[in-house]
Amino acid sequence: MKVKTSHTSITDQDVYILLSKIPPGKVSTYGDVAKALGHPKAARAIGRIIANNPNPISIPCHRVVKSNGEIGGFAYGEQSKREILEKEGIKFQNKIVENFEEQRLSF
DNA sequence: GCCATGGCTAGTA
DNA sequence: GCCATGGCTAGTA
Repeated sequence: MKVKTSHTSITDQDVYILLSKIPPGKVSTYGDVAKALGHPKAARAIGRIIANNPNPISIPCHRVVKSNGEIGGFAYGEQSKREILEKEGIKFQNKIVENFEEQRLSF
């Protein structure tokens, strides 16, 4: 018989639903998403899940950046990620999101 | 055993 | 720059 475990895995759906709540002009971080799902240490796992994103069209995976405001990865290259974010109103100073803490969404 | 991360320490300037 | 973390995948038996 199976005993209840409290260390539930994060599902792809959990992540995608959360991502869909980030509005244009805002960003979140891998770690913040992890925390919002109750797994404060799972930042890297979140990165992996996002990398598998089956539907980059409707899921705004480009709005997730690193915890220090650096761009983070993107299937079509960091440059492209940056351009999309700039179109949405995010600015950068060298490699960092300008005013990072202000643009950072809290769930 | 990899990795679209993150937090913390050592060691240089 | 090191290493813990968590979900995944390739590759062996």
